[in-house]
Amino acid sequence: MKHVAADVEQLREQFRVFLRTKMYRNTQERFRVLERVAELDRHFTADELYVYMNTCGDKISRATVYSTLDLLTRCNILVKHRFQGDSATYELAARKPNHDHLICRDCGHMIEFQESALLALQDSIAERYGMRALRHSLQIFAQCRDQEHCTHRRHGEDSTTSDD
Amino acid sequence: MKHVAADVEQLREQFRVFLRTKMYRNTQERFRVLERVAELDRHFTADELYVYMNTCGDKISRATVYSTLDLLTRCNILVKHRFQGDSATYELAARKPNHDHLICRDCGHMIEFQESALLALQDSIAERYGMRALRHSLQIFAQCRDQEHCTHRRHGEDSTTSDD
DNA sequence: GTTCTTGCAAACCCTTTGCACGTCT
DNA sequence: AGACGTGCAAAGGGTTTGCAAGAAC
Repeated sequence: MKHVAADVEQLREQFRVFLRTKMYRNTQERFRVLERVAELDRHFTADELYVYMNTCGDKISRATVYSTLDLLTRCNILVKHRFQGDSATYELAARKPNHDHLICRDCGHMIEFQESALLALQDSIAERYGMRALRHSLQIFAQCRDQEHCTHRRHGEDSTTSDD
Repeated sequence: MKHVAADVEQLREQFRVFLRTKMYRNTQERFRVLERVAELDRHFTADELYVYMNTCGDKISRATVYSTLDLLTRCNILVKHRFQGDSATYELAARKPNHDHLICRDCGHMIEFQESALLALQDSIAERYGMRALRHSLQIFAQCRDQEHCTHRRHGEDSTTSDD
């Protein structure tokens, strides 16, 4: 599932154009973050990336990681999610286009799904209010029908406090 | 748009049953929070409620506000959202059932919409993965077609850092 | 050489927690 | 009386910021 070199070069170019347009500088740190991020075929948090990079030999500060993740999100290379109550998670926008998330209320397991009908729906809803849809974020909270497969069940929780 | 007394009494009963079931106590503070919350026909944050109550003459601590909002969410009287990067917002679940949010990327204006097709869609998607849908959260990020009406435009921002 | 970026640690915001006191049962 | 809830302030976790040193232009 690793991305091939061509993809990374394309992302580098996209980032270069963005930085040039915004008059931001081409620093080694920014491109090193892009490099590592492109290797991750999954959701990750800023801190996970910080730890990962410093383990891989890329010495970099938390401040730079956060700031670069913000740049990468602003130029659409990354998508930022804010599931549950914890920290923000990021993922490559090109990883799996237009997918949404189905989350088990009991074990927290997350399934990524693609549903083409949602694109048409987001457009028609925005249209209804005189707007032009750019993107959407949908999470469906559900329960495993087969409770046996729900291994990480939480203690005696009720309806759940999890949120958008 | 204020809720009538009957609604509030129903909520009180719902809360009473929940507390009894869970062996939690019926305290004045908890019911005072419910009272105030029932007056608000909009989204609010924990801190807004804290300030509001202490302005209205209800002396109450932040800790109690947070803890009671959690109880009210757990018994489905409130729904908790986590839009953007800021703090969590709450609203009465009975206020406007099954609505989702259309958010202007430029001015942040939020439109609440109801789209019945989403219920069927959430169910069919969950079904596809052997799960039973409980609820969903959808935000559509869009742009005003008529930029004139977009009064609170942000400075030179790009694609946006806002998230789920 | 000037301006922007980095790194560090401290500050920040929202939320949770520890503890002593008060309240519910 | 005993257990639980409240209030306060302090701690906590994730993220941002101020400032001096360093890199980009």
